[in-house]
Amino acid sequence: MQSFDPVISINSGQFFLWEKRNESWYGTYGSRIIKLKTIDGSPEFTSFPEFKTFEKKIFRLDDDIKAIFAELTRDPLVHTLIKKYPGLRLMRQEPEQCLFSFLCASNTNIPMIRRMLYNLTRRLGAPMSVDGMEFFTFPTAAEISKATTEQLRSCSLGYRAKAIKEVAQNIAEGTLNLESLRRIEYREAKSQLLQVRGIGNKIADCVLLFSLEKLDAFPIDVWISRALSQHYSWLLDRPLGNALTPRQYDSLSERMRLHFGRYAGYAQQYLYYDIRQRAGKKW
DNA sequence: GTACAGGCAGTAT
DNA sequence: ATACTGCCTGTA
Repeated sequence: MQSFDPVISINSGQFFLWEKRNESWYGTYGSRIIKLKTIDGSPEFTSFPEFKTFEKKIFRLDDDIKAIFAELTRDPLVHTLIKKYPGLRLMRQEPEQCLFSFLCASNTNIPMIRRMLYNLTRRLGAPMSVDGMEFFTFPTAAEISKATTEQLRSCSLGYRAKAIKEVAQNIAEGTLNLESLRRIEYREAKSQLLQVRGIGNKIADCVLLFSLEKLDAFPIDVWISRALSQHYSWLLDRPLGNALTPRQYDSLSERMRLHFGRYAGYAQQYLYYDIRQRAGKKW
């Protein structure tokens, strides 16, 4: 099996805060700035402050990718997609940043999400100098909770500002403890997330999959919904409409989790990347 | 001008 | 249990 390609993974729409400067990629990962430089085709990783072998953590190189592929290739389409995009991997995000990222993602598009998050880092994050350039860390929940709704709105968050502030307060007060969700199973972790106002099915599943080790989570956004209509109509009892009601979301996500098994979320990433590629989406 | 873009909560039916 | 609605902002 071919090795992963970090550049494809960071450009696959799962991780928003990356930018290319002087032939290197720089990303905001919580309180750190991470860097990827490709030298003669082989990647070199550094982080500031140092964070030993961060690539292993972020690109999930600690996963047993052979076992994952063995499981996923039972599905013929995902099998072809794994061969078609050999460099693509699921990434592991920092939980708070991940949650705020997907809170920004409602009813908008990737360039806009990137702008919102970029503005948040510049207004509320801490500056850090790397390679003589200035970058900004991602603000903590405590910092976001202390910002006024107007400040948040001025980051182009729009109506999302209110929910984002409220979720940040929940975290700052300890009502919501993301780290504790790592240790419990998918269903229980999800039901805890759903109790927080502002977090619905889709955001909960994204946070669980991308940052809390729930590889069996299967988030369904409009793109995945399109992919399922195109390729898995045989698994659906009726055609998918424009929007899924919470209950429809739940039963569909559950069905796909059963179909793909314990690494369903990994399969979701290939479906997502493929349908966006075919739609000609760069971001 | 207006439709639409990686949702969610509140309210009405 | 489902349907409808409003919500910021920017681009096509």
